[in-house]
Amino acid sequence: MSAPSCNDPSRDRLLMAAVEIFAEHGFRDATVRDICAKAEVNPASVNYYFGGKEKLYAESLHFAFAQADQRYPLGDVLNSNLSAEQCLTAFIQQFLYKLLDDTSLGHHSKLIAREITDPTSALDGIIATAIAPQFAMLKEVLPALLGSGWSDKDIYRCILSILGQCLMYMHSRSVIDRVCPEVIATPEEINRTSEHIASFSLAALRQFNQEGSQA
Amino acid sequence: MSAPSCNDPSRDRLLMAAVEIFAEHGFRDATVRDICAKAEVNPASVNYYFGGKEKLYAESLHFAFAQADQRYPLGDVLNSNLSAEQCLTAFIQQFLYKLLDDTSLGHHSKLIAREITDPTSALDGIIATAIAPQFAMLKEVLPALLGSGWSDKDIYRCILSILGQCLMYMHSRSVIDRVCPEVIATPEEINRTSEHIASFSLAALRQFNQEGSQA
Amino acid sequence: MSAPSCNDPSRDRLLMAAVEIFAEHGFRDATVRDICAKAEVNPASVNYYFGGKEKLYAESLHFAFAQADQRYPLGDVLNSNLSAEQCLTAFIQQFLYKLLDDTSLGHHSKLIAREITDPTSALDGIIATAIAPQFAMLKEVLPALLGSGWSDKDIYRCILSILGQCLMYMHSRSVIDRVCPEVIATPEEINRTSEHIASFSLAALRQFNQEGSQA
Amino acid sequence: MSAPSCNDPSRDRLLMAAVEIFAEHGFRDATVRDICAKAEVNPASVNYYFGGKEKLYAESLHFAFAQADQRYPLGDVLNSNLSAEQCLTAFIQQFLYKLLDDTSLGHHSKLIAREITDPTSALDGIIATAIAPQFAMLKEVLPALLGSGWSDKDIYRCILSILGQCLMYMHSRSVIDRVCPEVIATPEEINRTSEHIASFSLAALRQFNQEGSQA
DNA sequence: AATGAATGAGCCTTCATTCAT
DNA sequence: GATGAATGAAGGCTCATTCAT
Repeated sequence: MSAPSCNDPSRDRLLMAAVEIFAEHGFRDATVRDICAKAEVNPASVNYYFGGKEKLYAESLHFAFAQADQRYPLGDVLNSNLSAEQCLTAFIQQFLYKLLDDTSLGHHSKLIAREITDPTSALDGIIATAIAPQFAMLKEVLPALLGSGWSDKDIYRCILSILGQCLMYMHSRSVIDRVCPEVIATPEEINRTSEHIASFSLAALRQFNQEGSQA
Repeated sequence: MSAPSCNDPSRDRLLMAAVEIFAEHGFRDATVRDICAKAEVNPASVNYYFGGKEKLYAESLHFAFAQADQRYPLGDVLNSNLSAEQCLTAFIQQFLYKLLDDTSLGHHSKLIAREITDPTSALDGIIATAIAPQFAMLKEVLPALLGSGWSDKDIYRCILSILGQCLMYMHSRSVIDRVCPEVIATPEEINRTSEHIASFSLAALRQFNQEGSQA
Repeated sequence: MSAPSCNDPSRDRLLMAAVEIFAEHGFRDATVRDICAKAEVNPASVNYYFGGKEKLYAESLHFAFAQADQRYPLGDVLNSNLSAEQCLTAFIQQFLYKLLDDTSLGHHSKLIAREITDPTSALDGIIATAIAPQFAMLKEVLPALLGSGWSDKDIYRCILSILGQCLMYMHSRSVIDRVCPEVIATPEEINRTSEHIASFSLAALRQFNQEGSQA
Repeated sequence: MSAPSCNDPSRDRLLMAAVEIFAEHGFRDATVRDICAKAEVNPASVNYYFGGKEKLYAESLHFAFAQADQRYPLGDVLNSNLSAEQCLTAFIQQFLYKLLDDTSLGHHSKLIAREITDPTSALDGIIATAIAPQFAMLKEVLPALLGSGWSDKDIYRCILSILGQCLMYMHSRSVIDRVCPEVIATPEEINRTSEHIASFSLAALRQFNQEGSQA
């Protein structure tokens, strides 16, 4: 499990090619031949550098997450002096960009969507390093919006409501493309989408705050 | 494309085995031999009854949706004399049951999640017969909750917010199981979840209604 | 080994379909399903009536030869009061018609060509009943044209020279169609072809007769 | 389409085994497994070296023709200072050797006979490289023997008469073996056969020349 | 007698992996 | 260290055949 970007150019090319091919075809349908062809390396390189297709897949997953986190770091949201509402709004926007930005990050979101839908042993590592921190952050921010008296389970459900709205655009993009393609067609639409999700969620949270916990 | 439950016992066993194996391993990783072994039929039966692995997969998908629709019919929600709020609440509950009820429906939700994440040519048929009607129904119900002045695109986003919260529990179950398993562990928890999503969504919609369209 | 045309209509249809399909695709590439479909009978009929694909093939071969001999009987040539030259000319014409007449006999010639190129156990029977008599007839006619002093082997070579010219148009039709299609294109061309072969052969035999045996 | 005899021993063994097995069983009945077993290579080698059974078959055909042309080159007949009669005689002998020499060329003649009787897409290539040149050569030689006044079609028929006599011994060998095996039994007999065909053909052509064109 | 459903052996091909260089 | 040739296991599918009716 070496660093995503070491000094070996062949290894790096292999990794980037793997992210793309795995994202496009899935783990099983992707062939090491195709990956090596795209990376312009020998077909035996996968075993040489990574020790097998599966290992390469796990590394690709970490590489994709690391790339995404580097481009859209969570710290930007946390380290700023924002109100809770602004913080949540900023998080949603950044999270959505991370999920939907296909241009600068390659098709990493498809890769992640696949892994979540059809987890491998690599998922645990991904959750620990990339997903759990996001949950933790929201778990810190939400009480300020919800007021007191809410159980952890209540807060988790709210987190899932927020994340679910965002992930909808990634996991179910195939359905959206077919049923209402206008909401996802252009990259600029991402901003509108994040505004909607922020408004929707803040509206709900505010009302929850006023009504108080029903538990 | 015969009826999901015809009089042919071998065909039916094959279909049910296929739903299970495809759900567990995905289309590519599932082998015809395994499916036939589970159904206790001849390895050539898949070609005999369905004309190939791909055709069997498409039928399995339709079968899974048909089974779910039969157990939790959409008509129950529409044909009743309910207020818009009650109608949405009922829809959410039923939709969630349809997605999460693994006890009486087998592992069909994994099958559906896979197909949406990694669509095949069968998705179009599924959308037309099973998904589009649900969108249409929500598109009729929401205006009563949102008030006037909202564009179709606004309404679609609200629909996606609602469905996204529900689908979160299906698509990202692997993450939920690891990060906050308590919200999904027991079947009875499904009711609590649906209540949460209904409350969350209705709260947001009410506030949208009060604030009016910002377009 | 029943008569080619017995009273069972299913059996007859099967036989005729088999001749056509076997002729078109060869023994191995022809499927019993296709044959049964063309004959509009049950797929199990081949085994029921003939006891297997191979047996059906053997019967088809006999059927095709019988059909050809019925349409162009050898007796017509022998029983007439013709000179040796006229007899040979008539034989060549009839033989060529038998080989090339695809219209009234179905594609039986292709079937025969295949069997000769790639003999099965059925060939011995075919030779005994259909081919040997033709050799015998020529063996009787040729001495009148060649004069005396020729060994059996010499006569056989002349027979083979005559038959070879005729069979060229059957066995190598694929080549003729590509290299010089004009000599085989129309049915009327068959007459010209038979005239050529008769002239060519008689010219050679006459000269052989003048020169005498060189053995 | 690499050279018939390159430096790869496995590839060459595979090709020679393929010629033999395809000749013996035909394209469809020959199994890749059998070919690989005979060549003592891995069952996957056919796809590795040739890209599939069909491609291997096409290469085998070219290989067989190339082998035959190398052993009995057409150039030997053309480049020599022979009279037209000697030229035709030499051609017939060489052609016949090419067709019947099973001792030094393997069973390639059966392979060729099959392909001509039951052509695949490979035939066009074979005709262009191996068969058309022979036609062209005869088309140049025959006018010197026939005299003037003959149409192309007349000349083609004479060519077919000559080739037909030769090919008889290849295509119909199964019949000859059963009806008059003495004319083909021994390799030395090939010389006698070629002398017969040359005599027969030259006699006919001479007479045609004297009589003149009847067109 | 005659059928239609069902079978199982076998084929070609793909692909991740390894081994000698 | 890194490669390219070669492997063998396994998968989907076809098809002649059989069995219960």
